[in-house]
Amino acid sequence: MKYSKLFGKTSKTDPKDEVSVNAKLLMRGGFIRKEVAGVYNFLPLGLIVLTKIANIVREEMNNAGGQEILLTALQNKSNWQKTGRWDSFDALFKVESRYEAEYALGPTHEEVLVPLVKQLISSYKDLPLSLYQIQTKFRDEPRAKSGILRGREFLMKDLYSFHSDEGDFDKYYKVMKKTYREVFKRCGLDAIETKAGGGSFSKFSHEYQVIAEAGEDEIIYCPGGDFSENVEITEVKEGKECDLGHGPLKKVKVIEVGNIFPLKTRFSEAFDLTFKDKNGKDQLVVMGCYGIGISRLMGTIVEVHHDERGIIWPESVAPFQVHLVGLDLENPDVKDHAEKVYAELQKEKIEVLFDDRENTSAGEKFADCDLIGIPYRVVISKKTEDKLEIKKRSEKEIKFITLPELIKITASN
RNA sequence: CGGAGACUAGUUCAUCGGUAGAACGCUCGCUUUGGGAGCGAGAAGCACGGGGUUCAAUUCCCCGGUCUCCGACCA
Repeated sequence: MKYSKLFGKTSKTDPKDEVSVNAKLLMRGGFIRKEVAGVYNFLPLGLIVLTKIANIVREEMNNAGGQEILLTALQNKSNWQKTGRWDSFDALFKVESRYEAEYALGPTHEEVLVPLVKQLISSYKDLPLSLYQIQTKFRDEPRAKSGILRGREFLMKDLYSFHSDEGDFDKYYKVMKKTYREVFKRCGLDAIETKAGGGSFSKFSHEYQVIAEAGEDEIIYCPGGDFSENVEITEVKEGKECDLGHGPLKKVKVIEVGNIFPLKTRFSEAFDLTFKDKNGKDQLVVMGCYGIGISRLMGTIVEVHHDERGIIWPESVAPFQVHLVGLDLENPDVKDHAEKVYAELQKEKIEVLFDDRENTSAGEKFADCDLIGIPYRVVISKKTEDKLEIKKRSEKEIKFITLPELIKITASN
């Protein structure tokens, strides 16, 4: 990608009114633009990052046996009435058609998926079953806030599992715990598995919490990693000594990036989702639900990985691996060299953003590198001659290397 | 849904009763080139909408809208 053609501009000034780091940096860097409160457009850079995160999630869900589907955003009112949530789900968007039909705008998909599954499974042989989607969700939040951390429209992965009994569910719940830990690790986040309340469905759930000032939740946890509970439910106090000798428990603000919980038979009952067991008897299906806010995850990564100059993307989700900066491009030899390196990197399938702007100062280009946050900055100028100057976004050190060396360093990602 | 603040050029802001100004960005020319460069010229605004008060309203008052923040809420 050539910077001169990229749709989206960087900005020197912070957007008015925005306070959250993710909103400021993502807007200034040309990743997103706000449409209305809590609703954002994704520009090319932003969509690349969002897609990379979604693909990590997708891979891990597939590894855990999930099958990807795509459910509807416009949903059947009568199914929401059947579960009682047409009236009780506060954040439910309701839309009316010209013909006076009413629909729910999907905030979650039990009401769509359970009736669908009912049509297609009937035997214990069909279970267990694990289905997921990555889709835009709508929630009529009383207050959208903190950039893309809490929006009214957001991208979410929701997986639903279906089991013949509690024991089978428990086994899968453990698989998903491991899967979730892997997802967040791959996204460069240290997510703390936290015990939380189960809402109206069950006694407990597990949340994946990332320590950050911008967080809305609070947890009490052991830095040694063997205990964490949401303050909403915990009976343990901050400062209590960890039973395993890891020192005092801490209370911190956190962002909830994922949540897994047992649904038991709450929705199976509502829609009479049953299967025939080995004895030919009808049994209710036991369900679990597992969510990850993809766009919130993107915002969380920015909240955690940035400095005063801009974003520092983990390599796994960075929009490009290499930010190739051409200086002195008015000089034909330098320009020729830069274009060749750009072509060569593309040939090697290394993701590269080439700042090919002429008559733009070095300072402006470097400032853009720091703001956008691509892992490797590679400079070609009349000073670098036939070498390449490389600097990692996360480090200060500058090195001079050759093109084959650059390819070797970046191709492994 | 309560409370507070804001709304003027693409963006960030100034003007605070007398029909609008800067910086950045953008266009053109020249000059520059290692941390958001310099000079010159130019384009760009129904001052969120609607009512009042006034000879005169972007400015004061009222109603509405939108955005942000603080709370409440968050299956």
